[in-house]
Amino acid sequence: MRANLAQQEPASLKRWTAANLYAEALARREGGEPFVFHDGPPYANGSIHVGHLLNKVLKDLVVRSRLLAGQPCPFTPGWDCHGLPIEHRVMTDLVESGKIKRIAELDDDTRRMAIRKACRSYAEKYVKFQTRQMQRLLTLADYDDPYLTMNPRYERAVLEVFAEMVDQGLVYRALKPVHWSIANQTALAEAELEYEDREDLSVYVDFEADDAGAVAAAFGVELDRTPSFMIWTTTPWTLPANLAIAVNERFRYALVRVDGSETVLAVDRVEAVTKAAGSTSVEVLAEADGASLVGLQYRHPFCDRVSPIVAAEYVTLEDGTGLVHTAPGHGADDYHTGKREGLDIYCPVRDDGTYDATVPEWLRGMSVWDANAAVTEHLRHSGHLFHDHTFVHSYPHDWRSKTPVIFRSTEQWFVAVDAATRRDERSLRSMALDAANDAISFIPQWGQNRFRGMLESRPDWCLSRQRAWGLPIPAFALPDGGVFLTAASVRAVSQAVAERGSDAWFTDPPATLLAGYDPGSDPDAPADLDVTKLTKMYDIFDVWFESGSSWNAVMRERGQGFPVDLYLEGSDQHRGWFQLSLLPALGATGQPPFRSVLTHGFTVDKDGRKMSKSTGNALDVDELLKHHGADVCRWWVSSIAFENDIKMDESFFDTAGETYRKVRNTLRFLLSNLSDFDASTMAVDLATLPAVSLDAWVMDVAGRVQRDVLAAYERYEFRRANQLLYDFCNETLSAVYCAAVKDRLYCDRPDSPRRRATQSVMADLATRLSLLLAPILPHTADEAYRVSVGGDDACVHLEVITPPPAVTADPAWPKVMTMRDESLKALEAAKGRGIENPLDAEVTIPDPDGTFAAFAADFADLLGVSRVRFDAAAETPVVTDLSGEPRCERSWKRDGTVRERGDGGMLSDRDAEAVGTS
RNA sequence: GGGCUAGUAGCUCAGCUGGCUAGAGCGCACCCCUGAUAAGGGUGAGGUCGGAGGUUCGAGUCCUCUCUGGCCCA
Repeated sequence: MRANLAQQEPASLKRWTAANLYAEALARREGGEPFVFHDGPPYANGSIHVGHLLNKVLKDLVVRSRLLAGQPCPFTPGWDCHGLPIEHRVMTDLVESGKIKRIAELDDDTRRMAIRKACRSYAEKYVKFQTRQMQRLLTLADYDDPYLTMNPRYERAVLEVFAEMVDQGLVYRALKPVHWSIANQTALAEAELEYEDREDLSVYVDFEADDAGAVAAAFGVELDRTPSFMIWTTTPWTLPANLAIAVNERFRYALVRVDGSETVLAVDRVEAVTKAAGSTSVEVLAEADGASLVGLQYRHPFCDRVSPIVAAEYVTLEDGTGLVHTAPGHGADDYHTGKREGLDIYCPVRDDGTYDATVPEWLRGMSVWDANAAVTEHLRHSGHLFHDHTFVHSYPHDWRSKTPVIFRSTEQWFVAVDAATRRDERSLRSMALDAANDAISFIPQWGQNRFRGMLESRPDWCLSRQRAWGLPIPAFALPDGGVFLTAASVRAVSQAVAERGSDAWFTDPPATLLAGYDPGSDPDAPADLDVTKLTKMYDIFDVWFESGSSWNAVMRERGQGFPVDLYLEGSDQHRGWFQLSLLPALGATGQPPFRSVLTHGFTVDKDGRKMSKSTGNALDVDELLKHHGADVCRWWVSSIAFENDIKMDESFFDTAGETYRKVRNTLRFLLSNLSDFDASTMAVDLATLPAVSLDAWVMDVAGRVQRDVLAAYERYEFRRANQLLYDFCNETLSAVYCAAVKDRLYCDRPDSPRRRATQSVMADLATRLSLLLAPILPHTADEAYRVSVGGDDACVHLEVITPPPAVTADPAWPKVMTMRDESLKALEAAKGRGIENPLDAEVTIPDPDGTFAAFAADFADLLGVSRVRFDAAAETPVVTDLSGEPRCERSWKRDGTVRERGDGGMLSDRDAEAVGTS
């Protein structure tokens, strides 16, 4: 029997939608202990991929298993709508359609609005598209009212969080090197970078000393010629911004005569560097401590200036020369060194990646990528280039444009990670580490270490982006060039945004945006503020700040609870959404937003390689659903160890489909034998089942399985639940119980007490199994449940599981099952003697203490044989051939009572009674 | 290069704080059933636990190194 899931599931979906299942299911659990669960927003772009399938199904397993246990578990799905991926696509479309020309002619606000409008409709389109795909996975969520980060209500709540952080003194603006995308002309966050191999030029450059005598003195030698300091860099284009050379005070440096000229480099690097350059003569003239070099000066090889040698701990001997080229405008370490030494944070590179007018004539206007070669050639001609070679290294790229990024200092907004909060002087970093240590539980456990490590090393958060599609950072420029942004002004703007959305920033003048602002009651207001003299600034928020505020914009805004019980995402979100939700929540409220964090791994192909469109090893979700159906896909998800890499292959779904069908067939068997059974009038009280009966045994097992499955669900051990349910269907039911009770179901008089008792058990099992399977197989479980209880309005997802009936099986059952195994082996062996059909056999059961005789009523059925005997003297089960005895033509048994009956048939006593003959 | 993580029968996975001949399901082989039948049942053959070294009376299970992957970073 085929399940035809691809055809049948949409019908279930339609039925649930018509019945308003999401709301009804919650209403039915009113009063239960709520489970607070929060959806992390996928990006509203493109079709969902297998990662979404995995993530959304796991989340749905949580939602539905909580519902099963009677806990209301509201689940609001969300989408990340702002940001570069969409803006990038929209801009590309505008260029390709030629519309960009008309838009470019508009004034700034109007142009930005035109782009934003296109971005919004793009996001809306994909929210709808993905909603349908997620619903097709049979996930239960509030799809009628999702959260979208571009909605005014959401945006207002983000600004509230921001205002709180401003209030806490955590937000600042500074000139700082950031990852800069030239292609998109914006700063980028760590999460927006991806590392790819790139070939670059690596150069060793001699910087001439300014005072030869001072260098000679430092090394305690006499010199006729001016020596140089040799630096190494892989970014020649940053050399125009060189303002210092860093050495490590603890290292030894050598004054070396190489091929006739004198230069300085670390003692431990002399051999490697000169060898790499193929130098023919190398002579170490003297050595000195790094500390004695600090304070010496050198002349820039092509810019007219003299700069100092400074000390820095990060200088290592692993590569380079032990002297580090320092450009405070182009590197994080360089920036800190520059700050400490009072150097300029000098960045001669403009937004578009070309040099400004402060560099030498021959570089002005040149792209930094062209400059690598130009600078190198210039150095070669001027005699400053010691050595150069190309090499391949992993280099950060803009995740959207796939182009290499540069490090470039610009004015940006930051969240300070180490600054003291006004609340209690504690920094975000220390609060976050404490929370990770004590307050948050991690599933799997190792997530804690990983999370902590990432917190320890993270730099300040660069919040601003120079784009149009996002939530504006509500900052204003003052007439004197200063910047105006206070907690109160942000709150005032948030009012305007709540009413008109973030578009208001582009359509309204400052005075309107600040209509709710009262400088008089704002202690941070600049003196003599005149709102009519303000101009708007146009940075937008990093989208991570928006999604990182969802605990406020969704969970608090909608009254669903805070802190949240569980965040569940891929392990990449340790640095992403988890960390970037934790920081704003700690800043704004002092509390972590979640109590526990569950991560799953990434899907890889069957050989363990990452999946990507380019290598063609990615599976398509729509295809999987079409070929296998959602229930099979969900069955697969529930069967995997999700903590690490998840191997995925089309064939795994075939396998999942087979095990799924086993479960489905078991349910079908139970249900098909209940067609003449009406539980309301025929059911026997399960508490009265004899402890030695097979019925009592199966109910006892079912009770344990139920408890174990529910416990597994509660601990997110879906794999264990899947295993327990499968084993129960496959072993307990299909192989043992159903096989054993077939005879009574088919051959007993329909209303015999034995048959009705078994049907009572089967009815309970069918219903119970439907409920336990409901979180994993929403369609199949509901289909079975509806047959089981009857009625068009029935729906398994409305029901809460009840404790299993108190049925205790006889303690000797395990021994009986062991004896069954031994007997089956004996029967297998008997095949060699020609007894091929168990119904042709009798088994003599060794029963020294009379234990097994108590189970006489069901023992033969348990083995599938015609009859058993118990023998205190026997050692092992003995199979006897009964093929000489008459066979009941109705039940095919040779139980010793078979004889010709009044109607002429050969029947056993039981069968004769059942058909009413004698 | 760093942090975290994984590598157990053909496949998917169990094997807690080290201790009997390393388990399960699927698949496979052989057999039975033909009143769950594009079903059902039984029996059985497959691993020395990625590799090397070490600690220990004893290691898949602890340590070191190494190989091959994954995530995040540099």
